[in-house]
Amino acid sequence: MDKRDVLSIGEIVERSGFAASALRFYESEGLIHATRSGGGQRRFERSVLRRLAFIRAASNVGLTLEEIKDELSRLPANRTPTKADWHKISQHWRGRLDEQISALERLKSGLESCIGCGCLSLQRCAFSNPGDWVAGSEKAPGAGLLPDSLRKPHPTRR
Amino acid sequence: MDKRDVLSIGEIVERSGFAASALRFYESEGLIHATRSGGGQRRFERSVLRRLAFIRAASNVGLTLEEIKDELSRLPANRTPTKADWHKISQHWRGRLDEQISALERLKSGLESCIGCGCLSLQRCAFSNPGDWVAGSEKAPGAGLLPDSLRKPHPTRR
DNA sequence: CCTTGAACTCAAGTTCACTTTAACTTTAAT
DNA sequence: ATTAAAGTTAAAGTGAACTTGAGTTCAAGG
Repeated sequence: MDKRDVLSIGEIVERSGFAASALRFYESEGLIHATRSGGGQRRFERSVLRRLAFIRAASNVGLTLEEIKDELSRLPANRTPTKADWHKISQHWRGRLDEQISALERLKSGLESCIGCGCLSLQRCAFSNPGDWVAGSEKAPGAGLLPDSLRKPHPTRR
Repeated sequence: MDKRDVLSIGEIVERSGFAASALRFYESEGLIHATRSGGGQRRFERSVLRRLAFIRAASNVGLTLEEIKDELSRLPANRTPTKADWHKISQHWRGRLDEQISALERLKSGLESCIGCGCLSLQRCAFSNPGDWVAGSEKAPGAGLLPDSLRKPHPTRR
């Protein structure tokens, strides 16, 4: 009944900090949804602000838009998401966060014992040896050190 | 005097895990150096393995190749780098690591208090509000939450 | 000598996450 | 009614970090 429960793109820009172009892009990619005014302009529900907050946070943690889209697709399409809905989703990528933190901590202690000592050996140093590509062995000895999200970060800085 | 102190690109591929194309790219960008055989094939010194280890580690931490190149340019051009040389360099981007870790930890605690509660408010939630773009205020209240390196990660995954 | 596999070059292509541009149209305020 | 600000589209552009492709040459073994 409140007449201000739809927002123009400009208002979303203001409140979310995303550029209008990014919002249009997200809509085209299906990450957010908009209805249209008589003249064809986008009208957003307030709930997209929460989605956008999630998008920002998730992308800060290193998820790709594809992944974020997958996560968001778990939200109910018809009803407004509840706390519980969001909670469930955030649980899902929380592991990622923990992974990243501990990966960085391993990196840090590796830094102390390894770069610190000047060795930085490719064959033996777990720190610079995060993958499964180590010479001569099928399964790398130091494998799994870094989660994929850290093995290769992703796109353009703005 | 050891006759095996130069390595072919294939040997470097094996020992470093980088694709040959990446190695050629890095050479063209000046991140690593190679001499040439009589027939024009690349011959790498063993020390490039260490450089490559550094490149991988640094890029895992989110440095761009440009930045990595800058760091590497601090290494002595003429003599083989010593422990001390590497140590000095690693010090320089260690702060980055600490920054990233604490940013992720702030994110995590934000996650607990904020997504956990279902609010995820764009205006008030420091977690999803890492920037300086908050509506209505010149200087954001929750500014500086994330270092640039986490605000926007960078390029293509492989 | 001949073959095979590894390496070469150079331009063009790819992916991601957007942004920019150009040419209009809609909306809101005066 | 006018007009400036805000919005629209499709398509092209950007930058980082590589990869791919096509066609050629090198190096080592038989």
